[in-house]
Amino acid sequence: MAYRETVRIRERKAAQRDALLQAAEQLVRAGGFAALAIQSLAQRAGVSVGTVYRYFDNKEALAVEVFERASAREVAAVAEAVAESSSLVPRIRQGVAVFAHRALRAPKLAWSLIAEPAEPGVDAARIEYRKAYAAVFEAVLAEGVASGELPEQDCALNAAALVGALAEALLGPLAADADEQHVIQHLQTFCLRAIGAGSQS
Amino acid sequence: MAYRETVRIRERKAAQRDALLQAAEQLVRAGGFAALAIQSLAQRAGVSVGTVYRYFDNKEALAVEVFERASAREVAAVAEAVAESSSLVPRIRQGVAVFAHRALRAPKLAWSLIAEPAEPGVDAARIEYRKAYAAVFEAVLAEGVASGELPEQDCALNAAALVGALAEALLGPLAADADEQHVIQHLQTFCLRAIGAGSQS
DNA sequence: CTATAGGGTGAATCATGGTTCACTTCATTA
DNA sequence: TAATGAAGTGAACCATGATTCACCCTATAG
Repeated sequence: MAYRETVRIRERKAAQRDALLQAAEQLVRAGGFAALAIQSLAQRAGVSVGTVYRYFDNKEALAVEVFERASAREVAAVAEAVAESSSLVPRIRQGVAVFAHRALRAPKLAWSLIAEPAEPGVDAARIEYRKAYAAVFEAVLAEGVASGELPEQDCALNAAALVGALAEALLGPLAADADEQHVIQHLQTFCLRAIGAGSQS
Repeated sequence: MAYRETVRIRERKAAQRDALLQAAEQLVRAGGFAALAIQSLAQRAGVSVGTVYRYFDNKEALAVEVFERASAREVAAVAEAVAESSSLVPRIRQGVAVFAHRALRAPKLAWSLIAEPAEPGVDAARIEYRKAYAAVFEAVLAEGVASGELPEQDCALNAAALVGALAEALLGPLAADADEQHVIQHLQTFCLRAIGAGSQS
């Protein structure tokens, strides 16, 4: 034989794949998954349509990978924020603040991750994503209940409700204008009250 | 001339139009707006594709009308429930209960109304719908704040958060199984606490 | 009975966007 | 340099689903 994959090539391929994923995410950030068309992606990445298919089996596989990359980053950010402190109230405050901050910075992306329907594979990934998000809050709630800081409650249900409240308040039709600090403060209060930690600072 | 629209015909047309809208809503109830295809609609209504276009300019106009009919009914139901009582806590309880009950009865429809993206026209209508929903709650909150039953708060923001919490808890990936009474009870508590009416029964 | 306005039809057409594949170009090694 | 395996290309193809339109059929009024 007279050819074998060399390191240089392998690296170039990895870089190309990464560039495609990044370009795809930019498209999603700008217009949601609806804006993720193979043609647009190819154009933005400066390659041909066929090349995209050399790196991804089909559009769904690509979309799923874009989704998972982005959502992993988001959940990690919130989980990290929640882990920063060890007492209940600041943990919730931090979690809310980070969630809100990131959602307001990249609303289209946040909406795409949390709400926009897409290929079945992406929708499946979204379910995992939401569960992961809710799980972060649920863990905090469960600890609070166990320690007696919070009243008895259905932690899973309330965690989901918290995520929904944040999503709607931040991404819904009524979000738009308001000042970030104002929104964050009020949402923190809302969430703390909702779980029964309202009177504690 | 030798022809003019007669009453009988006018009525038949109105009935046909209505039948089409009903058939369309059934499709949406079963599979969301994604399942609302002209061919399927024509088949279900027992007419030809062309006939659909005799009654609606295009798919978007049809979809918007389906949306508005259904959403008006939903908002009216909740608004009515909220109006039944005159004191704060039962109003919220009623609103939550009716919202939850209806959402659990027809989850696909509820999801389509609140979250599923569709044609731009439908999305615009959805914004109005969500605002209308939030407005129902916002009015109750504002009264509560005015009467001193509730602490100061950003009523618009909190109303949106309430709608989001309900939607996510009821329609999100974590909803599924739980018993309706259980869910309603916990959501009532969650919502009342969130707005600062937690200690009142 | 006849002319006519308009409802009803559905195969053909159009639009969009994913997917393929025969071909070209590039990198590697004998 | 020649042979080879793989990356890159993009026009052609295909699937889906909205929309059109030339043609019927029916109800009405003279």
